[in-house]
Amino acid sequence: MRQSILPREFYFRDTVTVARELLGKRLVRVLDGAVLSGVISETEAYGHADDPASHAHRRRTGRNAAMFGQAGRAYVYFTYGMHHCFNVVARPPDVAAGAVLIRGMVPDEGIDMMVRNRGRDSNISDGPAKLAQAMCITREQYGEDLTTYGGIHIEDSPGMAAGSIRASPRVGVRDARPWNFTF
DNA sequence: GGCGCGATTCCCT
DNA sequence: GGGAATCGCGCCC
Repeated sequence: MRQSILPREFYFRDTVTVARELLGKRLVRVLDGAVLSGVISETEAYGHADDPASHAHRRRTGRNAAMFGQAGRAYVYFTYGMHHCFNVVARPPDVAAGAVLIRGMVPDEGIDMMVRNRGRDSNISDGPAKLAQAMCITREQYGEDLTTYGGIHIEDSPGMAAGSIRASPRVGVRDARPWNFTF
């Protein structure tokens, strides 16, 4: 039985809070009626002008426009000439931009299809680009609404107790803020 | 209009 | 632990 989809209000809050609360939630991809899903295990928060590591640190551009858009939509970027990374737009109403990078999940439904998408049977969703590849997320999902059923959405779950969440410095950026979350 | 590099991954030593 | 793959974007000339 499917759980309820997280509503837009969930994402219209402080980006770091949303990053913490996404741990344990279920990321679901519906492809031609098939369901792929996994439990989110690693997230990272990215802010606006005060966050030099964020794509939205400087002005709004064609690439980062989604980070300035409606909370609860997808921000997908292409990097290193070959990888896609999937983010959820999350920000309080008084902050212009923000997003949560989904860096890892524990695969559950549709594992066979994820294995085919990845071309290997281990380490299929334990990194941002691996997860995007396993879930068939590309530029085509840029700006997609995550609060409706039929493409990508995130389902509610009890989430993680605050005491079991570990905060670490974000991966691959020169900034000491402990905005990487795992459990 | 050109140049440098990245919120990464994989494979080899 | 180190280097290659590979290209769109952002910034500067």
